[in-house]
Amino acid sequence: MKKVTINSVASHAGVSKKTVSRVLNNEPNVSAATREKVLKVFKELDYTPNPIARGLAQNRSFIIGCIYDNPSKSYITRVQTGALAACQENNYNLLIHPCELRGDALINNIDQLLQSSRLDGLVLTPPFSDFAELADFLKSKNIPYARVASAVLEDDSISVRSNDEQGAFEITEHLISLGHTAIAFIKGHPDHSATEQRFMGYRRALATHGIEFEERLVEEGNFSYHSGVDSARSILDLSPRPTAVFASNDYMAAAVLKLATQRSLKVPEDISIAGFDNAPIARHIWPGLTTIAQPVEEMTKQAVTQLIASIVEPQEKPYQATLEAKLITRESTAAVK
Amino acid sequence: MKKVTINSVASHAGVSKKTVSRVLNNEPNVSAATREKVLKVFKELDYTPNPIARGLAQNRSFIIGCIYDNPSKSYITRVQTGALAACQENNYNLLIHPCELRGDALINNIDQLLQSSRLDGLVLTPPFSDFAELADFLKSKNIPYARVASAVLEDDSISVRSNDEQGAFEITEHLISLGHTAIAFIKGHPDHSATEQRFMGYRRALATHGIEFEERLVEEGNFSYHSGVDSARSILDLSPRPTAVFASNDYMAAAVLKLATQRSLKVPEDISIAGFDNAPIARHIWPGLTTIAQPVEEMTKQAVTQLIASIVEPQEKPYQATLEAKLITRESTAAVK
DNA sequence: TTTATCCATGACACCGGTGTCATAATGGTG
DNA sequence: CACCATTATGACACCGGTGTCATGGATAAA
Repeated sequence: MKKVTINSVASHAGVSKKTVSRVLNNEPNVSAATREKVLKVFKELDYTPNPIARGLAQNRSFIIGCIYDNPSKSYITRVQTGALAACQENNYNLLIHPCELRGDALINNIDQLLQSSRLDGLVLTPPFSDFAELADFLKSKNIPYARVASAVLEDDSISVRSNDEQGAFEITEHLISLGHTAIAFIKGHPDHSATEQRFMGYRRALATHGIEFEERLVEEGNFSYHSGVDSARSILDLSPRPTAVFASNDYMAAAVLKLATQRSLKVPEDISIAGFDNAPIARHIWPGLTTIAQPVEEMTKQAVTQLIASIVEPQEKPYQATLEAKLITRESTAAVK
Repeated sequence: MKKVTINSVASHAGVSKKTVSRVLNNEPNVSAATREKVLKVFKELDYTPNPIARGLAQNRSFIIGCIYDNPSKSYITRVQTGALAACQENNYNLLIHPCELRGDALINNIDQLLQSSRLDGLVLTPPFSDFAELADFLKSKNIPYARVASAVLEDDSISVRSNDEQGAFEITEHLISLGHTAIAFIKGHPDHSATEQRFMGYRRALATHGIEFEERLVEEGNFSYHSGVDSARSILDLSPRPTAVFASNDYMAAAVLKLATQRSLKVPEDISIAGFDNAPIARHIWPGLTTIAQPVEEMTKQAVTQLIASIVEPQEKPYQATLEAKLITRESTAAVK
């Protein structure tokens, strides 16, 4: 079985390879009859253009890279799902590149990646979507990129986010509406802009309802389950103990739940727990976690779609959007006793 | 800033591009002096070969595809981690391709994928690693592939697995040693060969210890959390109720735990629960799940390493290995009352 | 010293597409 | 009908590497 190339198609159709190329790319200036003839040969020979050859000629790879460093694996999975959906629609492929570096080492690593793969563009996910120096580097190299879930708005690039501040506000308000006033808060990783956003939403809700903010109720986490365990320990040791805990993501909330249960506290009777993200674990545990559902897949899909569009033809104004987050109430929150 | 290509290197070094190519690929028949000179120019010009051009010339893409359809996202994450490790060591990239199809549609989909990406090889993960027709198709197309975690041994291809049967045997024996004799079992997805393996291990342990196998204690699951909920319902409704449940993976075990807790059963006092895989959720919930740790990352890393080796130069005998699974005891299992 | 062998190197085609430009055919206008 | 603009098409170079083969000089064997 011989390989079917543009040359074999051309000779079968009795036209030049350039004409075949024109049909392939829907270029104008091909007569209807010729186009018809070539399309017929495509079918007969079951021809698919070689993306590598095309890439060489156009200096493109048809590959998008996805950069991440996130302790929440389920978040990454959702990011991938969204990115893949956009890629598949546009005949692009997705290359995944986990990366734990920061500063110069990060820049060098990404540089290396770009050298070795000739990626057409990058999707930056938190925390990389918030790094100005990385954005500057990519700009200097002229590599298109899109940022997902970043609160940094100054950078004039494609960006799709959800409203973390508002989500945090709503879930805090939900707790307040249940009568809670002593609401502990676990922060996320300081590198992520969402961390500050969620904290601000929490504080705004307290302020709106005339509840005094207390520093002692705030713990530093980093989005990992493990950090949640440490924070939970501190919080459950407080006296008086808060009646509710709002953790900046579901993994840390799950850690609070585990520790509380270990200590024979009943959730939500003795203490209410709220998370953020609506990760699978939020519904895999008992009681299920009240949380904020973020459209991670949709955010990423939009970001990648726009990224590819901007590769095909540079946009005048980069797409920027903020999607809605939504409160999901489950069994882990209840009225204060 | 001009692009640095093999031509600019050649003219700077005063040699032909072919000689540069020789140096690049560590080919013999280059004098030490020439090699030195070319290497120096590499440094000066900061040259990196263009993988696309190289791919065109050698009809290679330097990309491995990873095919999966698994309800367990954490399993996929681990597979990716292992595959990425192997790829990075060999300057390959990883393309991820989730796929929910079966039969002819599956074959067509993979065919399409191969047409459009010219992948150098595929890693098949469960359940695809068990599909003979897919393996046959890839053989006919002459596409190298490696299988991860498949119990199918007939196929003469690269395969790295862990001993599911033995793992299931050990964890069942662990329950028996705690005094349990009425041990319910939740099966996995029938498409996965691991499903049958784990079931066999369970039965072998019962037989070894003279415990009669009871059909009524077996439920059909499919590895998803949701299916675990359904199976758990049936099991907890049994009367007399079994004193232990062994679920074929941790997600289903977590579902049993959730339902049992909802029904105010105490785990492990009222009922012991065991899982399989050592997924993150096994330690994120309370009580932590007794389970079998499989070296998923390592399996995949070995598989991909061998796959790449076989692409570089065809092997006489495909690598096949079986790695050890290990019992992890946590709080979800205890002696029968 | 002559001949055969080996080594280092380069010229050139090739991989499978796309971009540029020339050219022939077609159509519209004065 | 002559002239110019437009459309359809192809020839050919090019993208940046690798494979094949020829060549000339160095080395070994006769």
